[in-house]
Amino acid sequence: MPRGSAGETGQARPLPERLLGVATRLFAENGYESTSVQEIVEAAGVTKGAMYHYYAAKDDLLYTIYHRLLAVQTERLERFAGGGGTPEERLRAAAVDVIDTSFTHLDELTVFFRSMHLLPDGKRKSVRAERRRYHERFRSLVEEGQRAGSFRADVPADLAVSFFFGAVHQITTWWHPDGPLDARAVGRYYVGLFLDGLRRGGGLGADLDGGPGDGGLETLGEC
Amino acid sequence: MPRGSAGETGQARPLPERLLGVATRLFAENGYESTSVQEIVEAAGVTKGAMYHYYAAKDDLLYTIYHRLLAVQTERLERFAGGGGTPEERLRAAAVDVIDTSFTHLDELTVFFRSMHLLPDGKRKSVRAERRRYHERFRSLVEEGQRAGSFRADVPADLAVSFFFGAVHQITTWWHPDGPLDARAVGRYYVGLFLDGLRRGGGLGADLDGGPGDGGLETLGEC
Amino acid sequence: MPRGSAGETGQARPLPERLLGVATRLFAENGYESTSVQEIVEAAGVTKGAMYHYYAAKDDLLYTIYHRLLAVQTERLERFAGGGGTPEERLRAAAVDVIDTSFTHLDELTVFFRSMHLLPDGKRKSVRAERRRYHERFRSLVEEGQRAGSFRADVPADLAVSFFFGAVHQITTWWHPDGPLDARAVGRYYVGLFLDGLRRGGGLGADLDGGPGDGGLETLGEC
Amino acid sequence: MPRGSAGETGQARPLPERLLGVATRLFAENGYESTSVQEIVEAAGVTKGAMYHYYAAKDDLLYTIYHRLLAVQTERLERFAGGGGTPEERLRAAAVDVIDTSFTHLDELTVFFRSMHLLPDGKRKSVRAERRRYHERFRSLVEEGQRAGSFRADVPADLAVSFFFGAVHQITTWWHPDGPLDARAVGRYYVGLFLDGLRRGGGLGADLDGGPGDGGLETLGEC
DNA sequence: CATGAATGAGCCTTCATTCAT
DNA sequence: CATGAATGAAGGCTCATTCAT
Repeated sequence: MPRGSAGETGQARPLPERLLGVATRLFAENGYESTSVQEIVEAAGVTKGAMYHYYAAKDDLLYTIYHRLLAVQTERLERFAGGGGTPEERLRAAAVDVIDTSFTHLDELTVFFRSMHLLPDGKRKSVRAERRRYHERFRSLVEEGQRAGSFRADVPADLAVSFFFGAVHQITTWWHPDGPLDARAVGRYYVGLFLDGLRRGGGLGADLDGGPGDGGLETLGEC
Repeated sequence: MPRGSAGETGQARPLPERLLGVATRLFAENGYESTSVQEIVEAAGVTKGAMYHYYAAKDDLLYTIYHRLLAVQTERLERFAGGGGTPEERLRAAAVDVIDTSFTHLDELTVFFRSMHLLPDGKRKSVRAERRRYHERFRSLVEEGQRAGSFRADVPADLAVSFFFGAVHQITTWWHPDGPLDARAVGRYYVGLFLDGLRRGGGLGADLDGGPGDGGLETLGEC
Repeated sequence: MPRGSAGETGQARPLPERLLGVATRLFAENGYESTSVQEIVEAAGVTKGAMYHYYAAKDDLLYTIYHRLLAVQTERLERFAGGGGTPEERLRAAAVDVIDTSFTHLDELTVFFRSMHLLPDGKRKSVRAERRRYHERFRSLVEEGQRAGSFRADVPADLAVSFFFGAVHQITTWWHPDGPLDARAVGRYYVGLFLDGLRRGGGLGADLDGGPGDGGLETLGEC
Repeated sequence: MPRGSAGETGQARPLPERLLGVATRLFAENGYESTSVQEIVEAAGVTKGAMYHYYAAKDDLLYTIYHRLLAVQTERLERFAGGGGTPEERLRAAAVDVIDTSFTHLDELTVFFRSMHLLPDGKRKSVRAERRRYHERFRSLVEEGQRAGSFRADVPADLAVSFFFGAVHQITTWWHPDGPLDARAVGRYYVGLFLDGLRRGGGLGADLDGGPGDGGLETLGEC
């Protein structure tokens, strides 16, 4: 039986994919630094040499995980953002999809927010740039809605997006498939809370008058 | 000059405190796994032996960081939750304070969500239990408001809390003191978005009818 | 020059063997606890990583030393015990061989009785079990002779074996190749003293009458 | 309550004695190198400073254990060797006493043969010299018997003593108070086996003729 | 006499990565 | 393409001992 095509695990995915899948799971379970290359290749049924043939370094696996996740999310966001309907309808669809995607990529998301800081500088910058583009595309949807008058304009769009994304990205820290709420329910509640909070006429309360204007978020921080 | 009271760094705090402060900063900057005990003790101006005199292991520093942060937050929450005023007023005050505290403990928070999974089992369970108690105290505030009719009852209080906490806890991934928004502004916006989303009459949209009832979240997951 | 086959020391044995030999000598000379892994690998002309490639831990070297010694002794005992001749002849041959083997494995024996207690529980139990089987095989030879009437029956066979093995195993504490007695001489004298003491008709003396009967030794203790 | 006189353990022995007793037990149980000074002082209910007040170093405890044991044994041997009766009677009495003493100082003996090599050079030489004197005194008893014609002369007295002492000193590796043989029984059997092996007329067998003469053992080895 | 904070040297072990085969 | 032996650089931790109090 040829190595790299099926292997002891019986999976038919090509070796690079299999390694990535195994690594994602192990990183999510035990942490990036607590997972040795040895464990990864053993779980994939190959040897180290095989892994280094496809990935130049351990952090290449990490980078690839991030890169793919962001590519998937960006591609889907484009589709929903560019679809038909009112800005609110499109934002809702996009927001629902963000959560859906998050639930189907929980491991990737877990690894993302736990271990991004472990990437070497170059790769970390690259990931951050991708993530910013994604953030900005989502923000532009909110801005559209604000201009159209569907959403309150007294909250910086940037901030609203960070607020929503923050809530979504932390799902990995508390949600569990055996819990009382299934993924779809969480998604609908979260989108509801977000959009209602954003709806015009909310009014943040008197003490918010004179809050800072719509200053764009220049930096997304260090991740 | 007495050892352990000031040392080369000129700080007057006792050594255990100084080590904790130094470790918190380094963990936040470079990650727990990428920070060696050697770096910590060098930054504190002592030797390894001195550190191990006070902390039995490197992860004891991590645990202490978490434990103290949670103790501070719990103590403050009790104060705000038990104060006077309507449930909404108390929830608002508590929420504002959560964000305030988060901003003054950004490093601790950063370390918390990045590295909690690196704690050994026993300590992780202990931290998780403390965190759950904190979550539940906050949730009970929301439930009070729901019973009083100020907040929508069609969203599980547990979920609303997770939503808000998620957004807040992710602040460390994007906020930067040099950015356009100062801490207070972020706090007011976030609290506004949260409370408006929670306000009665929002209506999550037609597709939410028949969503899961007000089932409490039994588990808070693995963190 | 291929790595691992000869190395700087010029020896042609494979690395695992070379490491074991070096470790045995150093453990015997300086003690297990006083010998660092660094010293072992330096003496073998490799780096630590190379050693840990073959031995999972320092105590694996210790265990392997014991295990091999016992395997050699057991195998030889089987041969002598199962040979032809009267029980006394076979016991004599076996006893002579025990001493011969001890002299050709003095370092191993030295390490054995000094450091067995440093093995982790599992490994120590395993070694002890092997040693007990060896003891019992030897004991059955003595019992054969007792039944045949060649040996006195008023001494428990177990005890006689412990007596002889004790004397032999302590050789490492006083014998030195430069001393006045060569290995063969010691062997013949020891075997003579043992067999004459065991011979029928000795009589342990009046005060031994009424001593405990032939109760077998149930346990061999902790080693 | 004054420290050092009774302490938390309630014993009335002076502190130096208590420390020695605790150390002996711990060394026998866990090994010298695996027992930390911290454990010793904790078990004795004092602090490190107190211990270093009485013992200059950890190996001073070890040395003292050996020194005392040898002093006790030497003193007793003098008494029995210098008593009345035939050489055989005196040797028997001395041999019985050696075993008695060994059984009442099992821990000391265990530590002795496991850890003597860990003493620094000077102390080790000193202990070895004491031990040699003891050996020689015992040997002279055997030689007396040989000259008197009670013991065979075809075995070097030195070797016979090493043989007997070897058997006795290994008792710690197999004897256990819960085993089927009590201490007295072991003693009588051992002395019987030894003296019968030594008795005139044994005859080591034809193959021993021409064995080495009565060359004295020059060195007692490294221990 | 006794304390206990601090030192400093060293120990065992891990692990990403390389490279001859 | 793939192997796996070997490297080399750290890393966390232990511990006997000292010394100011």
